[in-house]
Amino acid sequence: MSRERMVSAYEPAEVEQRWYARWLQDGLFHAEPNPDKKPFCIVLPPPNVTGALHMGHALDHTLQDVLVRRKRMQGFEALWLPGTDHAGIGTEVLVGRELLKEGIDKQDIGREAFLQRVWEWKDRYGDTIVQQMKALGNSCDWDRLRFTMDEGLQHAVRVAFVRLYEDGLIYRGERIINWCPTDRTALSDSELEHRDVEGELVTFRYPLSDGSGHVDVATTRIETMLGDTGVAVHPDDARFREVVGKTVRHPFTDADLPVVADEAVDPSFGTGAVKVTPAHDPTDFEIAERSGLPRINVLNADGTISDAAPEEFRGLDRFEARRRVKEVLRERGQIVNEEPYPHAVGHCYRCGSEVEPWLSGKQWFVAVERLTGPAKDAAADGRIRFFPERWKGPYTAWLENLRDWNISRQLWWGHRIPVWYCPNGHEFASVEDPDACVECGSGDIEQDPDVLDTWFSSQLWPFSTLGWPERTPELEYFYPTSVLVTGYEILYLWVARMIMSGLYLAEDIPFAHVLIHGLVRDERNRKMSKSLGNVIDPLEMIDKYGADAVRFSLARLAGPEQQNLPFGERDVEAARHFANKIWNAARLVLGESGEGTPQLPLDEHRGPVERWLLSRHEACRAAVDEALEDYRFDAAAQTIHRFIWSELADWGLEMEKPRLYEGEPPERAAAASVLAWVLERTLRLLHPFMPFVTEEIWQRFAVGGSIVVADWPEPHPEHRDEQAEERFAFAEDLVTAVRSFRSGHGLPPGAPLTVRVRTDGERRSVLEELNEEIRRVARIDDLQSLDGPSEPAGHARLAVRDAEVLVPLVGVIDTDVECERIRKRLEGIGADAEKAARKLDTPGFVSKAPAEVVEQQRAKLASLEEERAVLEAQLSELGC
RNA sequence: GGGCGCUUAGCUCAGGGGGAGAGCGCUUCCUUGACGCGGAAGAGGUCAGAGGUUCAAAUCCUCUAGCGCCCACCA
Repeated sequence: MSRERMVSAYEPAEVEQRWYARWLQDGLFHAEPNPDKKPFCIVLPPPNVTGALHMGHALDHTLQDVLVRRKRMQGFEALWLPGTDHAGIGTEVLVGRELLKEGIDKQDIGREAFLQRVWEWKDRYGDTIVQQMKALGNSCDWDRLRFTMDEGLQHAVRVAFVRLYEDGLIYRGERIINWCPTDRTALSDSELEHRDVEGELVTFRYPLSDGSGHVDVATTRIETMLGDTGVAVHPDDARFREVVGKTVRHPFTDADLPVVADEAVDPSFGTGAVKVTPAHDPTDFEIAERSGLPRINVLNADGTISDAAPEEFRGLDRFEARRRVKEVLRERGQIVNEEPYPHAVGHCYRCGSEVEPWLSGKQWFVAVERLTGPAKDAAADGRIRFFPERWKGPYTAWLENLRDWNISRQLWWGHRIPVWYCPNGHEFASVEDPDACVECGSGDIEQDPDVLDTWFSSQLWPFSTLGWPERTPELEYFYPTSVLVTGYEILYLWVARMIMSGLYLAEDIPFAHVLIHGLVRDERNRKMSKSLGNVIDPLEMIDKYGADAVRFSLARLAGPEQQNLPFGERDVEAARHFANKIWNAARLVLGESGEGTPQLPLDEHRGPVERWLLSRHEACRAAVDEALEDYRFDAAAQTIHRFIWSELADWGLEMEKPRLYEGEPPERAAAASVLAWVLERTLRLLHPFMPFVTEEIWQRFAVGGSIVVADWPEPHPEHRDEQAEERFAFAEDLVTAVRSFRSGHGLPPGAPLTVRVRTDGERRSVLEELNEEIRRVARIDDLQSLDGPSEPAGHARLAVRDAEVLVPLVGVIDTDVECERIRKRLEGIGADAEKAARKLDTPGFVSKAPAEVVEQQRAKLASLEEERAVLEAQLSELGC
């Protein structure tokens, strides 16, 4: 492509579409087991099928793409395996709601018809997110796109279930589970969100049946007293010694409820006695088991009061019942105390409803006892590392306190539990759909109606997507995967379970590193939410500013320590400016260097600016590599940004212009090729972050192929050149001092300026070597070094790194301004010098501090004194 | 009730024992032959507070205050 077509503003839209299509066409993202290369694999945390890309995805995907693209360039066989999740509850609720809009209740059309609707829905919207991921530039291997309900994964889920079942790690049991009355399904402990609610602690009175007194109990859910079957106290509690063994009378049913003793009761809480509602509280359930109390389930699945309760309350919603029961008890004079009581209550992570601890009948559980130990060990012995490492503690603690995992859901959309029952009471699990009972041969078998928790299939993701349970070449080659990238909100829900199941079923860790990033928030650091109206749509940002800009602005925020990532449109805008900056720097460089593969000129042909630039570029490359090894995307992005903008463009290009425009042909060629060489390598460094603009420019070097599969820049430690950097820094400081002087006096940029510098030999040679460059960027007409102690009368004196810079004053400046400037500077010098002197005087400093530090302090003091002398001479000369 | 993290420029944050930094915002100047999606020069901070360790503390330790997050079956 010729440079005539490089117009001055970079327009991403067309470029991005063109290159993405091309990359797909050339199969650059496809990975295959390859014995000649080392594997690198990331499995994408599968977004929900019904979902649309939001900022959280955009961040998550950008980080993964940066890692994958870099590894691919480093010569790894890099696989980024994409897919989507069926998201049981979320999707079922969504489709159910759509049906309701058509006036259809899912119960009326039945399971099969409903599922058909969900599949239609999935087929219609299921690839929305895939299209959006492509717009972001994600380099996934789309040939390997998976879905948690596709055939292979259905099989994997069945095999996993049956193996766990046969090993005794999956069982069916009846106990209190978390019930969402809105979604009408059980939830695991991890699917609850604890939120504080303004509750009320109500104490009410149970009279003893024999009339000899009463027992007071406190509760926040007084409606559950409808299902009370006893009262419990601590066995050692002397206050209740007399009443244990007696009964209290239920005010509505007149039933006699035993007072029992149980260790689970905390005597110091409330009255020391607790009502026992076995069907609605896990602790009460256990107390009832121990004491043989009956269970009365007073709630229906939808959260209304059931027919097991006294008639006057039946059918009331649970919250309405809470008010009614209290009212009636109050009328009867049995309320002893009411007080506000803020406390944490579990809420459904999908719909936000208050979750009820409820006895729902038999549920399926995974026994975790044998799974948690190995999962803990994997983190403890470093086979799995967390970034940041502080997540290891919470992970371990979670495993230590883990209770059995309820995996059955009372839904239709999901993996049906592969267990069948026959009329003769047999129960068996099977990978294939059976025709008859395996025990008695009865053909009259029925499958369990429930489906599995979505996370049951998700936990298999790192290996099920690679072909497990078959020992496929992919599984052998890519498993364990390299790194899992996700937000901390699913650390327990998903990450920990992948580790447990991976170790048990696939017999190895699922991934070596877990990278946990923060949450994208709005620019004021508030959560993005529809109700706040502060949601930023990544697609809108891509349309407006380009995918590169979106990616870069996100990567720039993401360090492993950040929990919150404040993000605003202005960040994307800034990133677009950056893309434009690169584009224009490239226009300059390419315009001078021509096309073709850049070749570095021999060392002796490199000028001082080129040596400086090569040295700075190597420093940048090293810093980027180091940052990315530690997943410090923020540091890596900022390093490249600073190098390109401040070093390459602001100084490098500006200082090279004399050689480029007016140099002798060999110098010109040398300058142009160093610039091209540095630019080309910098594009490769930046490519994982901004794949499109880098490809578009990189193509003009006619290296051949695509930057997607170009080599990652190799180290060139020999380019580090401290002397060149030191010399350049002097030139930089000199330029800045002169510019500042000019600006401070309001001198027009074009005003002629003569500058004389009195300094040592090394710096004099810098003045000679970079004379033209310094004059150009500082707009100096005449720049020379000064010999001997000549009379500086009539000059302004600037101190630059121990050099004395003289600028003629005559008719040039405002004396008052200059005096003020000098006075201000002298104040600063005074303060600094005093500080340095005091430090040197402090007892112990010279003897205890490292010689280097002492020397540094002395040099600083000397330099300040020198500058002070220069400025004081100036001050008296000006007569102010 | 436990645990973790944060408090540095107007905003968002980096730094991590020896000269207070970046981006954005702000002020002033500049159509210099890549870029006004640009360039240059500036203003702006007792690094939350108190104590301690040290020759030296924004940095390490202790405590205090405020904020945030995670975990938890005290009804």
